Amino acid sequence: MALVMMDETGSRERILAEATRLFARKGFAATSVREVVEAAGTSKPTLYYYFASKDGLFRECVQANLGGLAQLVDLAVNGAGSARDRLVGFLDVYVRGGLQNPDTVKLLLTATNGVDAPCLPILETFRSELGRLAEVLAQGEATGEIRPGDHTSAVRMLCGAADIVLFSGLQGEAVPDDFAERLVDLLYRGIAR
Amino acid sequence: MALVMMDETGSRERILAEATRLFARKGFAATSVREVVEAAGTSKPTLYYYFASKDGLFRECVQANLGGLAQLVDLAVNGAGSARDRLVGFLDVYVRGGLQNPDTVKLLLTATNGVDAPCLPILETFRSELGRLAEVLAQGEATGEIRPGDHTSAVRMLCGAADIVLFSGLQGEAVPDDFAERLVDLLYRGIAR
Amino acid sequence: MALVMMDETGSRERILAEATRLFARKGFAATSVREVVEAAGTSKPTLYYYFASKDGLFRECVQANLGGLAQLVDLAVNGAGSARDRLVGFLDVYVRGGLQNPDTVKLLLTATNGVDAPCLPILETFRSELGRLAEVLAQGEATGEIRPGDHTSAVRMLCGAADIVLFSGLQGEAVPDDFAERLVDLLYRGIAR
Amino acid sequence: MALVMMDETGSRERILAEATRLFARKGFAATSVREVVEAAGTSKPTLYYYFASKDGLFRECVQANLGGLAQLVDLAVNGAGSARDRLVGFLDVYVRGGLQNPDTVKLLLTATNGVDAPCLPILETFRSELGRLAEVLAQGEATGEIRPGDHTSAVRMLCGAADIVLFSGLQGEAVPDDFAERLVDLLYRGIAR
DNA sequence: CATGAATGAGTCTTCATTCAT
DNA sequence: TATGAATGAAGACTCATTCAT
Repeated sequence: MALVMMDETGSRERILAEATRLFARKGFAATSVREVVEAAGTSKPTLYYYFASKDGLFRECVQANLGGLAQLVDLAVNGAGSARDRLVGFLDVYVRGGLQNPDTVKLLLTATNGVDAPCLPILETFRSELGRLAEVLAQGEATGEIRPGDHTSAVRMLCGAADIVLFSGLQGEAVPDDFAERLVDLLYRGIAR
Repeated sequence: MALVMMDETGSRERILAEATRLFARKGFAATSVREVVEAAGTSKPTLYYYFASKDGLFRECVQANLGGLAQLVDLAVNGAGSARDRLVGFLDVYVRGGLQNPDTVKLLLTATNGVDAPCLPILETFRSELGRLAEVLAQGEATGEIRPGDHTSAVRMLCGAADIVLFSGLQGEAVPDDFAERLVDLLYRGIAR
Repeated sequence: MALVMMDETGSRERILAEATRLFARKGFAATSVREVVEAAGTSKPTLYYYFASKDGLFRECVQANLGGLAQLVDLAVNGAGSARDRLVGFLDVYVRGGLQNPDTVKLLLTATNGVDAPCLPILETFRSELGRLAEVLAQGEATGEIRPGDHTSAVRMLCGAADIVLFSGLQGEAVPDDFAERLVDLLYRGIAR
Repeated sequence: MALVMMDETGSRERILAEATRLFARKGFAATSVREVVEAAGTSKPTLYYYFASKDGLFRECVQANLGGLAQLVDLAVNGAGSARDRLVGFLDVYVRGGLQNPDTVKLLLTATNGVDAPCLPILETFRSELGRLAEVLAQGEATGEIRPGDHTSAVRMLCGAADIVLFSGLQGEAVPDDFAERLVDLLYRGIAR
């Protein structure tokens, strides 16, 4: 009542953290609320005090892990420097951020697929955020750095490749330091002789 | 009567078909064997007569839907024509085949993620099959069609973009007739002015 | 209301009581948890709230019915009076106690056989407890009441006969008031002319 | 049709043998007909061709293992020699025969308890057979070898002790060569100084 | 004699959720 | 806030048994 509660060790926070971890690793349907409360060291009624239902808990987990992408895209769209540099920077942070937060990645992947898990309008959010990268290309076109063309397809190639790099990295494959530069370079120069 | 039974409406086949459909749409954990047998018009003991367990059923579903990719890649690697044409052909069949078999796509996606669903060595198969497309680029390099470079990254850009096109298509977005040509063209020419 | 709950009609107690009764009469494997909870007027989740599994429930039933024997043997070993009187007293209480608690007898018999029912280290406990009766004979030998000899075999004859009397009694056969005296008398005097 | 079938490897015989083994080791309720037919290398319809039901199969198993006791008692009652020698001989064969056929012992024990397993009138048969040993004592009384007395109790002491020796032996405890002589000697002479 | 295929009812166990305290 | 206790429904899986061949 008196102070803002920022207690990271509160029951609610522990539940959210453990739920995120479990939903990410086992999926939504395969994770039971019993597992969650045991991992969080609480009881079921406490969980239901803070969250309306298992579905609601999942939604909040997703929401809490959805913050980073928009900022990342903003940075690329509004940042300084050439389009090329900003694309490289975006890919680099996107992939390395994902590698450092594997649970977030898996959770959002699960939520995006919509095959397991309650249906959320995450995919649209996700797609449209990534789609905004086309603005970077448009800016590059405006400055003469990039020739006119199908920016949407270009963004898809970059992001699709980045996803593959990210998932491979999560599976243990090494991610070269300059992977982002190489991808963007390839996109810029093309492969034709 | 006494001949080989090719009855596609046998219990086993119906179970496999309905299980594939349900696993694809709801995920592994969220699909109950009761749902499967009710959809297949059989009983649980019959399911367990043909399949060792729910896990085993899932595995067989995946196996049965895994056939196409290898052939597709073979066609691209061993086919006639320029590297460019073969890449375009591959992407076209890959995406349009996926659009016509949404359940297969979702099932394999689920199996590949491994977050829901029993852990299968599908991802490696999948990745290595797609990786073989690099051979097409190598052939193009040999014929002078393509300049030397990082073929693996190029393949990832193509396949990553194709996946995005495919999933967007499955979500209802229109897939242009010439999407494959445009993607490959972009990859060949690059976006740099 | 706020005091210590000694409610013998609590769910846990009712489950234990009914489980003991059913396990004793039908055996472990032939008794279903559904039967137990229906007899106890509860639900299956409640049973699993208090007991880890059907096995665990059985174990607790056995444990709860295992109390009496040790005290009985203690009484015989440490009691006052001649060895003969103490043997007679033991046999009498052993058999009549069993006749008044048929479920306990059958449950422990089942647990002891180990053919049905989860394997418990009850048999050893049981055997070694009864074996302690040899001390009574040794005391009798020390006082000159009993001649030196094979006390273990003597105990086995007494207990074996008592078991037969007990099971016959449970089957409906009458148990004479002086059966214990007669058995011990026979053991003391022998049958030889 | 032509010859008497004594084929010990026929399906029926294999089923009986494996069923006896399994019923003896796991109990009636805990043994499934699937286990039986798999152990016997047959199929369920074959089992039901030969036996009316699981109950019937159990009954036949018991019947097939019930042969020896009557003959054993006959031998003791009608045999030559002193009562003492015949009692010793009976106990010896009873226990050693049991030690060599542990499955038979456990099966009959299960059937006798009637707690698991369908209810059979085996116990009465068993008891009355053993009860006939009292005749041996009566003969001994007639020849002056044994003094008049409670022969039934004497028989119970012998058989009860023998059962304990037998079960201890099945549990791994050594059975001395002269256990029978010692038991009978104890019964004859008594333990009193 | 033997079998592949099938089943209704049942097994043990756990689910997400809620109540009184 | 938090909890011990409770529940209806459902989970995966197996039971004894049977039928057409």
